Amino acid sequence: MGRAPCCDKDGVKRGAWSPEEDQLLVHYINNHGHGSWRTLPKHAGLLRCGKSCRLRWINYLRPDIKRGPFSPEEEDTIIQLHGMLGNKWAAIALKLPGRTDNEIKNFWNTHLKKRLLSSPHSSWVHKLSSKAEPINVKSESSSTRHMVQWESARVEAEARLSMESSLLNSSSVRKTDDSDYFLRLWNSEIGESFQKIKGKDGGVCQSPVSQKSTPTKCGSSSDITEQAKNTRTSAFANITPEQEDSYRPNVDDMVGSSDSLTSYDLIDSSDTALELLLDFPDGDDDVFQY
DNA sequence: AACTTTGTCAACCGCAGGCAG
DNA sequence: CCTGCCTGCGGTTGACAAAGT
Repeated sequence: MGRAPCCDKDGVKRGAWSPEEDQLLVHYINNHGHGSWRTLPKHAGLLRCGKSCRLRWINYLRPDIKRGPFSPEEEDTIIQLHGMLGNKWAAIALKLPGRTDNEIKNFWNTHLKKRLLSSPHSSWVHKLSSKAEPINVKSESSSTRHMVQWESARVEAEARLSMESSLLNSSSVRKTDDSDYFLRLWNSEIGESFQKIKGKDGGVCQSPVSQKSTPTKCGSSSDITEQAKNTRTSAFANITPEQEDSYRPNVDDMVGSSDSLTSYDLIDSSDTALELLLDFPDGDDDVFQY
């Protein structure tokens, strides 16, 4: 069958973008939108491939890009989400408005990963995060399965955060109580949202993914969404309502789950946790009923 | 001052999935 | 259902800068 190359490599400029190219791209997208990335370079008068234009726009030229170093809160969020999702940079980026997947990926690889690997428990982390761990939850009910999956992801996150905590303490970068560090994180943002759900009357909500196809909204979901949004410090402070809309479903994503389970069956916590977050059980499961 | 090593990050590459015809 | 195209994602590379010798 064969695949057409994304662009003709001959006559296509590569490497760093010049200010003039940036200007052309921004000007074109501001006036016309990006439309088809493949045809954009031609229309914009750029000697670049569409893929390169898309990357440049998404990672650098987009108006809502947040510049500057990552805040401690953002670091916490990245560590927390990476613990649950693994290398799902795009998914993690959705929780960090203004940050790109590329930026987060770079930050993880150059900063956070090193910190974790320098921990004496690194081998343990590696084992925990290994994708080779089998999933053995087939026989469980749907709700139990989700709970087991979630708990496993949570345990992994706890392990990572635990080490992060001790490392930070030892290096005096941040003053954090060892035993409280995970709880502090867990009690903030996402964790807080979970707690609020737990405190609710056991209403179950349709997954945000499902909501895409069926616009019917679950009332409690909206409430939870609002609560979850309120827990975010300044995440939505400097973005437009449109941009916020694009992130909102992901806030919903984060709140539909549970905690407190004692089964520590190991699973592939990256993919399954993502699934869990993005497609939490609908009315069949009573996971929120305690 | 010159050279080497290390760190950072923008950009590229290839693959997978979604979608339209 | 099949095929081909397009987009998005994650891993990797390479250029540049900073730090070290």
